[in-house]
Amino acid sequence: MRSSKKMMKPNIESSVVQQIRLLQGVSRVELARQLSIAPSTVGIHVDRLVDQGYLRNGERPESTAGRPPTLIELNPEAGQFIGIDLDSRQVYGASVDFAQRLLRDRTVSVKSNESAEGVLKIIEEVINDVKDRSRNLLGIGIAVPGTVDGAKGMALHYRYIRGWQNLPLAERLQDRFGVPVSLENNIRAMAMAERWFGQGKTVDDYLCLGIRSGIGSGMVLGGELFRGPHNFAGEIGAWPCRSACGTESKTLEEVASLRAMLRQLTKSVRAGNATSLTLRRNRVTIDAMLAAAEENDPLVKKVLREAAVAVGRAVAQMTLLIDPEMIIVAGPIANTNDAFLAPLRDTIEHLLPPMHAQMPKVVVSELGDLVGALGAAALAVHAWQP
Amino acid sequence: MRSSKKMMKPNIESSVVQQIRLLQGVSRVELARQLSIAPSTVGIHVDRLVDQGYLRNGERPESTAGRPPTLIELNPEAGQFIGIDLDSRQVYGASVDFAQRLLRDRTVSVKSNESAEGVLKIIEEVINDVKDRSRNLLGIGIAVPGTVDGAKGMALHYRYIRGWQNLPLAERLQDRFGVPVSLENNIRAMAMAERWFGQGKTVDDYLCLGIRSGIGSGMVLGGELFRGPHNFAGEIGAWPCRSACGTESKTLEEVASLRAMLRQLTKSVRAGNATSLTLRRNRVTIDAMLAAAEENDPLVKKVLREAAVAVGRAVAQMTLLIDPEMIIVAGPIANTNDAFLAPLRDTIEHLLPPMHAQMPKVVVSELGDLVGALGAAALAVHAWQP
DNA sequence: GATTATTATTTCGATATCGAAATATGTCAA
DNA sequence: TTGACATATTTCGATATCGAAATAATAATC
Repeated sequence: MRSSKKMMKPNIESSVVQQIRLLQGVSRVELARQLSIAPSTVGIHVDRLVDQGYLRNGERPESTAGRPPTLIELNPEAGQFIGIDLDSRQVYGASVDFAQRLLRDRTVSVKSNESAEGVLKIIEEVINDVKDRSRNLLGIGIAVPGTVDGAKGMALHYRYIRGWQNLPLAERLQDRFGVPVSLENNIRAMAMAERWFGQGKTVDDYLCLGIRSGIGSGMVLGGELFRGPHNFAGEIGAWPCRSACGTESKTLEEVASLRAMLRQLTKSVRAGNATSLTLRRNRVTIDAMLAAAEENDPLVKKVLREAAVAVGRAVAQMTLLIDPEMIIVAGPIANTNDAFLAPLRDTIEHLLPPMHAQMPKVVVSELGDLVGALGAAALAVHAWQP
Repeated sequence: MRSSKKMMKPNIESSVVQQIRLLQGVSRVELARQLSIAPSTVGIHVDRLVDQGYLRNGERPESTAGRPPTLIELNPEAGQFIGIDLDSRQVYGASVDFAQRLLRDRTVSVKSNESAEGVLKIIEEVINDVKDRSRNLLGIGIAVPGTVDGAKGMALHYRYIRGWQNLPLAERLQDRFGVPVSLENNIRAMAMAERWFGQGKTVDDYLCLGIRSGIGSGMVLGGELFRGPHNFAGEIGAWPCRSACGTESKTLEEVASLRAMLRQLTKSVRAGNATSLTLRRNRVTIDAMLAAAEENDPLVKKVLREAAVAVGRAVAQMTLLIDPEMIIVAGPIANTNDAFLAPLRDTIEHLLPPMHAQMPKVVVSELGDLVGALGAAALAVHAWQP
């Protein structure tokens, strides 16, 4: 059945544009096939969208039998989308054109103990900053940490920014900039970034795993972002892990988040273990860890491996449950040159029973620091209608 | 986007009938609201379906303000669906009328070491047996153990029936009985039974947990059965569990399946632990265990509690990932009078972080032994089109 | 008892979509 | 070069759906 309330009329024109975004360079007939719609109907809408300047006819009629298809493509000039990503320390902004190519980006530091209102001001500033004056603004997406209610456009709670509670963020920005504003949790925004900009374009079921200060995940199931009925889907920070052998069980975040890894490294360095790491303000920094990993530092490799085993165990469990085609790992750890990824893959593969599960492709996000901002833009892209 | 290939045109008339099945006693306007369709359009289709004898106008115009709605209901006489469920020991069959009320059921034992062909013969016999001669047969559903390819209607593999490999089951039965045949894994069929007959009618996201010889689960997400891209979703038998303290990790099935529990009970009884249980052919039977649980036998309660803790841990993890509204537990264990359910609930609740998860309702299936057969019938109901 | 308010359903013209046939545009082989 | 063939797109009449207004049926109120 159609799932009642939630589902809104799936406007054909926006489906057409979305399909082109995913496949880029499709013919009318191919669109008709993908969307289960009559070719004549597709023709009507494509023509209209071309007239309106959103699409245009591409060049290369490739060589096969029969009349060559007219490839349709996005018109980059048709407008722009802006995405904002933030945490307690930084605000990232990016603008992309209608064909989803990056136009501008900007990163601004947030001074510690900044208030919610102060952060909002910075967000507005960054939006103005990355906005391309020559293009029509079509939508804004915001990726925020903590809990959100996307449908109402409210940021519900985030403990690391003072006063960040029940903010009607979407409404405020909508009034300010006069365009639709989409709001989402930032790990789910990352999953959207992968769908519209990254490796999730042609995969309909995948899990995006974000390992930063905390650990969270975003899911795309059947081609759509899955939020869960209470908006908690993917909040795996508290995933019970097997601790070495203690009676108390630890959570995934306590075992494998960046924070946890750095804490353990700091402890080990202080204890005088063999390593090339040095302390800075009495702590190990992320950059130091990444650099050491690059140089095969034994201590760092060991810590990364332990984290990978814990994460791998959890990922194996998730794979048993939802059977994803792909796992996309995002976060600084992506740059550790297989010190994390290899043991992760091994652990997963080792735990999956051959006949009742399929090993998912495990890859690293290629979108870099802007992944959150791009994801936010992706939200706006996804929500846009002609 | 619409998820391309998989999605077929969602025929309005079948959506209407399905919505009525879920809500029973709905007006035209309410249907229009639920399905996001114009009331006038709903009217056209309802009238047509009434003409064709599938639906009929109900009686009771309840009392509120305004013109009272005309409640639409299913016409039980419109036909029947048949569902078959099987494992290596038994074949269950059930027929239901168009309003989903049970007509007949039959259970046949399969002699051990029966061949696939023999089981097929029994299936055909049971179908003929539960078929109501006075009603038009509209569809058949088959719930089989092991791996399946529902789209192709093939039973792929099941180790406990000789020769049960790559059987084109749907095709064969379709030829034999001349109606559409739906095939599915039997735990997923149970999830469908809950959706169409049981407690999943008004819940769009839930997990159905089957604890029998093995352990498996079926998921309904966003109102639809979720199979996963490789058809492995929910195959959680191999879920890594924390074993007491050993180095090797055990699987959920090795810790909490009926088979595992009985094995452990048998061992304990032989070791002379205090219990009212007695051995039968040198083993503890399921019925003996259930009876002892009813009488608060301490050994049985302990074993059930340990299993519940293991399952609860896994369910908590699953809840973190997919955020279901409800967990439905099916299997003989459902009759153990909270000896299993209470510690299960406690374990889950204890592991869920208050701000990032919502405790799902944990209930027991009320459909009894026929749950699989009803689920199979539900598959046929779900697949049916006017 | 008549009137008003309220919700459900039907009516009916405008628009959207479909589906089959016609047309367009290429390759390939004789 | 010409004539099959294959595939893409458009044309056009039939059908489906929408949306607003009209109509129907009841409770509440005067």
